[in-house]
Amino acid sequence: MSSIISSIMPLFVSSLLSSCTSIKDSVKLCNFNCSQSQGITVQAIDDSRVLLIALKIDAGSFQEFRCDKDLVLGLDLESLSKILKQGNNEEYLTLMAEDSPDNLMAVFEDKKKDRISEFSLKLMDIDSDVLTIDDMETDCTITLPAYEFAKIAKDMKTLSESLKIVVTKDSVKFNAEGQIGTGSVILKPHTDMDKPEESVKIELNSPVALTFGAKYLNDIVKATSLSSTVTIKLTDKSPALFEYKLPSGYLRYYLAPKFDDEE
Amino acid sequence: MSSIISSIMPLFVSSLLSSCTSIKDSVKLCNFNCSQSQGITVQAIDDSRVLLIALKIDAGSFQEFRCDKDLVLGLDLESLSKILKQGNNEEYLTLMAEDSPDNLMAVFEDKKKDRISEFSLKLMDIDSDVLTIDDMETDCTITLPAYEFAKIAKDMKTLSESLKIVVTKDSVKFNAEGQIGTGSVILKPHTDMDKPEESVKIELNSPVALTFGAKYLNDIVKATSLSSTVTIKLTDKSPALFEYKLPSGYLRYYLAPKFDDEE
DNA sequence: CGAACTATTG
DNA sequence: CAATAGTTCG
Repeated sequence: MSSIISSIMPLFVSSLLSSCTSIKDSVKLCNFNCSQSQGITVQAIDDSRVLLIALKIDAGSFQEFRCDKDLVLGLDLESLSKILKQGNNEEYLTLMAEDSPDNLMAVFEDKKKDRISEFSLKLMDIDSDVLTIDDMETDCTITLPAYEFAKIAKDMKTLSESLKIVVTKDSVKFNAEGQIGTGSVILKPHTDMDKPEESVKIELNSPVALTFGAKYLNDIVKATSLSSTVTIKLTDKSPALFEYKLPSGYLRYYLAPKFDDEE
Repeated sequence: MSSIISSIMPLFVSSLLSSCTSIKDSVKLCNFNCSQSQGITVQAIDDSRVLLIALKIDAGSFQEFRCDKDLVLGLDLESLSKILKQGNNEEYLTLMAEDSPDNLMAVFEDKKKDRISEFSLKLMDIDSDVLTIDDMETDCTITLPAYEFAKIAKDMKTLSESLKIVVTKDSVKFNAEGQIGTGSVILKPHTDMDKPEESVKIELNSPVALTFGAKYLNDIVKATSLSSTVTIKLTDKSPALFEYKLPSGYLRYYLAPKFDDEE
C-alpha cells in the first residue's frame, strides 16, 4: 500500500535535519522526488533565481528503502524541520507515504520501544521544473576544509557584499573590497597526512576569477556541519558548484557569479 | 620605507583584540600613536566627555617593533576589530604602515605558511588633543580581582544608575540605592597566599567616598578578560583611575565622579 | 558548539 | 507583536 517506506538510523536523521535547516533559509517549499533507484532527490531554486540547491539522499542511506512507484512529495522545509527536531538523537525514524499521498507520515521509535512519536505532515503541490545538470568539465576544482571556507565566507562578508575567488595553479585567493578596507585570504595547496580532511587541493585546467554575492555564500556555508570538506568547482562565466558530501549522497549548491557590470 | 613594522605573537593578538572590543563601545574612532620609544599609545574620550581611555602597548609586546618616525594612525575600532577577529588563534600578525599612510596593512600568517591573509584598513583624520596625565598622589589605591569588580558593577547596575564607592582603612564598600531597594558589597583586605590574584589590597592616605555612573563602570568592566586584577585609584573630587595591566602595557580608564548635586 | 539574549524587520 | 538574524556567553 505505502509507496515509500524508509527507516533511517539516528546518525542519518541528524544529517537529514541539518540538510533541511541548511536549505530552508534559501528555499521554503520544495519537492522531494522519491524513486527506488535514485533514493530521494531534491532540487530547488531560491527566489532570486541565483542559487540552485540539489540534495541527493541515496537509497543506501536508509536501513530500508522501498518506493514502489515514483513519488513527488511537496514539503514545507520549515515544517519538516520542526518535526525532525522532535526526534531525540537516539531514535529511529520511519518515513511513509501512500501512492497518491496527501500526507507524509513520520514515526520516531525509541530503541527500547517504550516511546513512539508519530507525525503527519501535509503535502502540497509545488510547481517546479527539474533541471538536468550536466557533469561538465570545469576550469578548476578546489577541495578545502568546510570550516575554513565557512570562516572565510563569514569574515569577508563583514568587509564587502561581494567575494572574488581567484584560482591559479598554486593558490586560491579570496578577495573582498569594501568601504572600510580590503582583505584577502590566500590558500596554497598542501596535503596533511595525519588529517586528510585538513588538506587543500587544487586541480586546474584553466585559471579563473569569479565574483559571488557574499550573502549567498553565507547561505551555502550553513551546510558546513554536514561534511568535513567542501569541493568547489569553478568555470569562467558559469555557475559555481559547492558540494558537501553526505555519508551516502550529497548537498550541492550551484551559484551564479556576479558579472563585472553589477559588481 | 615602512615606518612601522610590528610582528605580534598569537597571545598578544588576542590581547589587542580584547582591548579594541573593550574600548569600542565607548569610543568609535581613535588615534593610535606610534613611536619607537613608547610603542603604541591610544588616548580617547567618550562622547559625553566623562570617560577617558588610555591604552599603552609597549614595544616589548611585539616580537619585532620598528617605528622610524612617529606616526598617528586614525582608526575605526569597529573595523579594526573585524580584521583582528579574522586571525585564527595560531596565527602571527604583522602590522605595517608607511610614512604618511592612508592605510594600515595587517598580515596574518599561518605557521605552516600555506595560508596568508592580508588586510588593508583605511585610515582617517581624527581630531584629538592628547592630554598629559600626571601620576598624582591619590587618596587611596585598591586592588581586587577583575572578575569580582565586574560582577559588582553589573549587579549594582540592576539596582541603580549610580554606584558609590566608599573606602576606609579596612574596607571598601560599593553602594547602590535605587527605586526597588539598596545594595552594598563590602570587601575587606586580605591576602591569598596560594592565589595572589584573588587578594584584595587597600592602600589608604585619606578616606574617600565617590559616586560614579553605573553605565560607565559597566563599559570599563568590559576589559575584565585582559587582566586577572584591576587597580582602582581614587581621590576626592577627582577622576578615578581604573587600570588593567597588559603583559607589557596597560589599559587605563579615567572616570569623572558624579557630584552631589547630580546624583 | 549550543543557548540565550538582543536587535532588527515585517 | 511576532519572528528571525546576529551576537555574546558558557
